[in-house]
Amino acid sequence: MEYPLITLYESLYKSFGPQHWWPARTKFEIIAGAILTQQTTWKNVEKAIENLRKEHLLSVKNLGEAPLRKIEKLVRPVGYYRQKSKHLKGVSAYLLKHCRGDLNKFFRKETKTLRKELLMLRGIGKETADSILLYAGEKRVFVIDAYTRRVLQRLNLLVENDYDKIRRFFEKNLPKNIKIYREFHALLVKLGKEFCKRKPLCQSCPVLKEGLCPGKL
DNA sequence: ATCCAGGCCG
DNA sequence: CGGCCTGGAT
Repeated sequence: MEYPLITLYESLYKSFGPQHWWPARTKFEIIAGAILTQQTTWKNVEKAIENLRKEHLLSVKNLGEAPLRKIEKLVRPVGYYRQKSKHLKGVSAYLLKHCRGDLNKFFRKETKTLRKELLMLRGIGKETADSILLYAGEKRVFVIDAYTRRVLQRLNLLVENDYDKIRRFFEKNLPKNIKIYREFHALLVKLGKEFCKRKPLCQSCPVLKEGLCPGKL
């Protein structure tokens, strides 16, 4: 197979269809969601986002200036809520200071620059930074998460388990198209969540049926 | 009564 | 590496 990633993408899209990922109203909501969703389920994130929305805290300025205790109470359902509250507030305060909360202006910079900038903030690691760049910044970077690594490993496509190497592997072997990056990442999450779990459900897995995966052992 | 989820920090 | 933490599934 010459282009295993493209083949996989087409197979997943055929099986699952478009995922309509990251239904957020604003860029800031995507940033907040990206931090909140670390190591938890999206279901819990939705509760936290709605709590923040009710208190009108889904803006750079309001969240950056909100009392930490108040944020903590609202985002509790996501877990690690004290750390995440601190991170949310810190990131907001940073954005307020550096672009007055104007995210369009913030994202106007070069991708590489933005990535470094985001990675300096506490609470934003590589995956979160790339999620923010791809979904809020509309930058063409591929997001690597635990699901992606696991799927790749089982397909025998994981040569090195280094974040940036895996990312470049995707970026080199796919059409340079933001929409495809978004859709593919979302499809991998769907696959990981429903079939390629810790204990995989190979029997019913569409990727196995397509002959793209060797299956268990 | 565990186990795990769309990680990150020190 | 351990610690951070809630909610749902097993």
